[in-house]
Amino acid sequence: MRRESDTRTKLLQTALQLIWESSYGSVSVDDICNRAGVNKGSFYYAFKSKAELAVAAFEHHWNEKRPLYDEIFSSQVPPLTRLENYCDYAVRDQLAKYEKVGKLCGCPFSSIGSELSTQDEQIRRKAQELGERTMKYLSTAIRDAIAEGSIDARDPAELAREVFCYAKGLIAEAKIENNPDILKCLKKGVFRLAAARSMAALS
Amino acid sequence: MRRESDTRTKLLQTALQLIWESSYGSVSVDDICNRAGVNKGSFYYAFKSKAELAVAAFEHHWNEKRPLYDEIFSSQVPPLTRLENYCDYAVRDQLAKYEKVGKLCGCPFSSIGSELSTQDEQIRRKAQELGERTMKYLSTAIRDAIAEGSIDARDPAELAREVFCYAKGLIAEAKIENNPDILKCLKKGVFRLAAARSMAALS
DNA sequence: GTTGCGCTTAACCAACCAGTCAACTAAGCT
DNA sequence: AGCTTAGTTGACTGGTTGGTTAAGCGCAAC
Repeated sequence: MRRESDTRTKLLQTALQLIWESSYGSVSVDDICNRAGVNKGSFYYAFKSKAELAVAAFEHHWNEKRPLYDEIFSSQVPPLTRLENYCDYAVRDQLAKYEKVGKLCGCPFSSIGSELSTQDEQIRRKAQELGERTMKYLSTAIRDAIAEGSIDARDPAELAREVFCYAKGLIAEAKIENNPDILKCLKKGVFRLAAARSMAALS
Repeated sequence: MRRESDTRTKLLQTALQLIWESSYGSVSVDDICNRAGVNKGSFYYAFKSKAELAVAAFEHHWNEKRPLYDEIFSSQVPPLTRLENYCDYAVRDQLAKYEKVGKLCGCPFSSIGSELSTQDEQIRRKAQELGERTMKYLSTAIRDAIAEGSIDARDPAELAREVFCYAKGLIAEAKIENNPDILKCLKKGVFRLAAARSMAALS
C-alpha cells in the first residue's frame, strides 16, 4: 500500500452523508464519486457494489460513534442518567444535522433500513445488527436500573426493544413532519415507557 | 368519458402494492405500467408524474381503509377496546401481507415517508397528513379513556403521538428484522405507554 | 534502473430511467 | 352520418444508471 488509501474513507463518509440527507435510491454512485472527488474506477476498486458501500458506511459510522456510546452507557453512570443522556444525545444529533442541512434527516440506520430491508438482504442484516447493538446498551442500562430499584420491569430486553422502537419511531415522525419540536417528547416518552420511579418528573 | 376509466384505479393499486413490497426508488414507472397492464402514455395521461401517482396512491389507500378505521374507533366502542382493536388490526394487516409476499413489508405510509420526506415535499406533506389523521383517532380514544378514568394523562394529543410513534417504530423494526414475532409486543407497549389502569394486564 | 504492484484514471457500455408525443380509437352528442 | 373529445397506444428521447476495462502512474524492493 503506497498510501493507506483515504479514498475508501472519503467514500464511506460521503456516502453516509448523501444517503442520510436524501435516500439510498436517490443517490447515485456518480453523485458519491463526484462529491468525494474520487473516480468511478477507484470506487469499484474499493467496493464491490453500491450496496456493499452502504453496508460498509453503516459499519464505519457505527464505529465512529462507538466511543461516545460507550461513554454514555458506561457503568460508571447511574442507569437512568444513561437513558437520559442517550435521549439528549439523539436529540442534539438530530438538531445539529437539522441546522447544517436545513432538513430533519432522521436516523440514517433506520431510514435506510426502512427503505431497503425488503430489497437487499445484505443491508437488512446490517441494519438489524446495528439495532441489536443499540438495544444491548439499553438492555444493560435497564437491567441495572431494575437492580437499583429505579425501574420496575420483568423483561429488560423487551423493554429495551420498546424504548428503542419508540425512539426510532419518534425520530422518523420528526423527519416526516420535518419538525424539530417533536423531538422534545423523546425523553418524556422513554421515561413513561420505562415507568421510572424517579427522574420521570424531571424530564 | 367512454369508460369510467379503471386505468387510474389499477395504477393506484398496483403502485401502492409494488412500492409497499419494495420501495419508491426501486419501482419504475415501467414496472407499475407493466404490472397494471397499462401503457406508459395512459400513465402520463392519468398522472402528471411518478411522485403525483405516489401521493394519489397514498390517499386512495387511506380512503379504502377509512371505513374500517371509523369502525375501530367508533364512539360505540369502549376507548381502551378501540386501542386494542387498532393494535390487533395493525398486526393482522402485517401478518396477512407477510404471508402473501413472504416478507414483512411494514407500514407503507411510514416507509415511503421515511424514504422520501427529505426529497419530495409533496410526498412528505401527504405522509404527514395521513399520520395526523391517525393521531386524531388515537387522540379521541385517549380523551374518552381519560374521561371514563381508565387512563391517566394530561395531554391526550401528546400521548396519542407517543403511541403512534411507538407503533410505527415497532412495525418498522419488525420490517428491518423481517420477524413477525416482534409485532407481538405492540399491544403491550401501547398499553404500557398509556399506563392504562385496567386491561393492561390482559394484553 | 527496472520490475512488481497498489492504486488511479477516464473512456466506455448496455440497460434503464422519467417523461413526451403524434397518431389512433371509440363512445357520446347533434 | 359526422363531429367532438376523452382516453389509448407504443415508439421515441435524452439523460442517467450501476458497473467494466485497459492503460497508466508512482512508490518500494531488488
